[in-house]
Amino acid sequence: MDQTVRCMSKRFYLTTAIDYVNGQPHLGHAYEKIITDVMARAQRSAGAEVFFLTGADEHGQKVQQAAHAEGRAAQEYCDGLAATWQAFVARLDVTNDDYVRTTQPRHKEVVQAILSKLYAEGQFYKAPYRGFYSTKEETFLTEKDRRPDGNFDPSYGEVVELVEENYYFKLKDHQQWLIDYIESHPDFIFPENRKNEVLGFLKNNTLEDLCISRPSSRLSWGIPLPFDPTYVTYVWFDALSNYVTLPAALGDPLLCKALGCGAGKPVGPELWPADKQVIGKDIVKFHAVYWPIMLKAMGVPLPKQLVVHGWWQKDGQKMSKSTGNVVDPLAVVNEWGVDAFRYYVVRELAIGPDGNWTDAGFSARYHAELANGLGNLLNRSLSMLNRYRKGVVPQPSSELAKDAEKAAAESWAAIEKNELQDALVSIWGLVNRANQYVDQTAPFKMAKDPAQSARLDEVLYNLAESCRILAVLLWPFIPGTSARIYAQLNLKTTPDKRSEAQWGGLVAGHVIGAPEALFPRRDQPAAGK
RNA sequence: CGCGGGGUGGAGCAGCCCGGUAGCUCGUCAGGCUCAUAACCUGAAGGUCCCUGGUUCAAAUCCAGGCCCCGCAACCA
Repeated sequence: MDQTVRCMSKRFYLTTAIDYVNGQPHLGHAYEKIITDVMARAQRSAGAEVFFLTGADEHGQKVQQAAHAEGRAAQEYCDGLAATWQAFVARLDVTNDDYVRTTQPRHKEVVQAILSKLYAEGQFYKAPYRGFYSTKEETFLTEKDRRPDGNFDPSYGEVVELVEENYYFKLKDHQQWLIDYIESHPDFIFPENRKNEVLGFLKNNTLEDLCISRPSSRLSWGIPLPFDPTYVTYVWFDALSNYVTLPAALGDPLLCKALGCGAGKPVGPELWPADKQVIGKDIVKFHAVYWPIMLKAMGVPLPKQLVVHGWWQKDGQKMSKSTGNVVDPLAVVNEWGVDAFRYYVVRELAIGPDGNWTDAGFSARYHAELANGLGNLLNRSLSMLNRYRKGVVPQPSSELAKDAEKAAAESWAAIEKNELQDALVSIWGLVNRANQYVDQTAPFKMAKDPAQSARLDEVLYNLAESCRILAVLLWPFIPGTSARIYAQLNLKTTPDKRSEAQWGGLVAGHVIGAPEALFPRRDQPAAGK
């Protein structure tokens, strides 16, 4: 059956990092979700079956303490936060296919299966750890926590030297293998400078084995080790696993077989290995070192690519809650619209370098590129078609077809190379070309001369069709705007298929709708001034 | 010798890996147009590409040295 065939084909699987719930959503979270969403939508638009996963990281000391401080059960506390985070993702028009939470049974079961397997295969060993422990903060302190005078800050309270037994994962054994893997898979870490950074780290340091447990006597909010219930799983081991636990829980055949966790369950979609795992530069080490070694030990292939993005600054300064130097994504979305926000963060910054958010820059791009460029093009094109032809689409003409094809080809090629910023630049090549075309052909002059009626038809067709194609090309980036363009063209379908970017989609005789400003200008003087 | 990013016309950036007319956006100035969201189009001015030295026929680009700026406790992508 068709259904079976569809289920059996490997899907394009993308992930973001999962968010630690014990914090507020900010610009960085929004950025990561949006760039991943653009990639996901672009793949779907090209006809791929996509699975896009994001989620929440809910275990750990801080959550346990915060819940306790509010006098609430940890799970109840997390449920409230997770709802906030999911609403945040939805507000950004992000099309994740599922949302994994590390407190869900489906996640925990697979984590335990992984732990059992690795334990049985001798990947873990138990060893004592000696260190300085703050009973007040309930955490071990490191040498970095010492003040210059050698003492620990009084805020840590009483500090005692403590010996604690824990389980360790043998990372060392796999160090050379990982170096070889990264060197033989040059696309594994994107962009290249991050790859070089990881290689430099691996070649100049000896990996310490990773502690993967915490005694439940001091941290209960975690996943118990299946082979020793007096411990819970270290949060990073727990969190990283999400990328495979969710597919495994859904019945991914490769993972179920490797982890031995799918017995008796129906076979689900083929997701693993992930095609792209999008993360921030701060957690490269976890994803480019610990995570590949975990997978290797599990006997599971590595993701095809880690896409590492940079951080945002605000006005050239680090964003910081304490100084109030922050950008609230929801406030911007509420004021300017979700598409203006999506557009800005993708257009302003290539994936990799750090970026700088300025309100002036945001406003400048909004007005120059969205309002005056794209919005005005649609408005003038549709206005003239309505005014001179009563909104009836003339016979097709292909004067701008090559420009449209160029924008389509270039933008797609850029997206496949993770160059989303360049894709938008290519698309704006068509916006600018079409605006120039209006000026060069001057349809508003032809309209006054009946002898040029046939030529006017051609020009009006080229403009309307260019607008339609722009809607298709922009779908991954600003889907709401794409849909509005289609609505103004009075098209009943959704511009969510790249195949619709083929020139000639508008047919003669079709009647378009009324133009309406896509992005109203905001810099007008106040009324009465 | 801690690690990393960066210093390019007024502002913000690309180019540097794979040396050879220094490109983009905004701003400024001048012209054009009037379909359109006072939007659009064309042109112009404006740069010791941080400094010094080296390699080369040729360096923003490669090499060496130096100066300056920004991140690297925590929240956190």
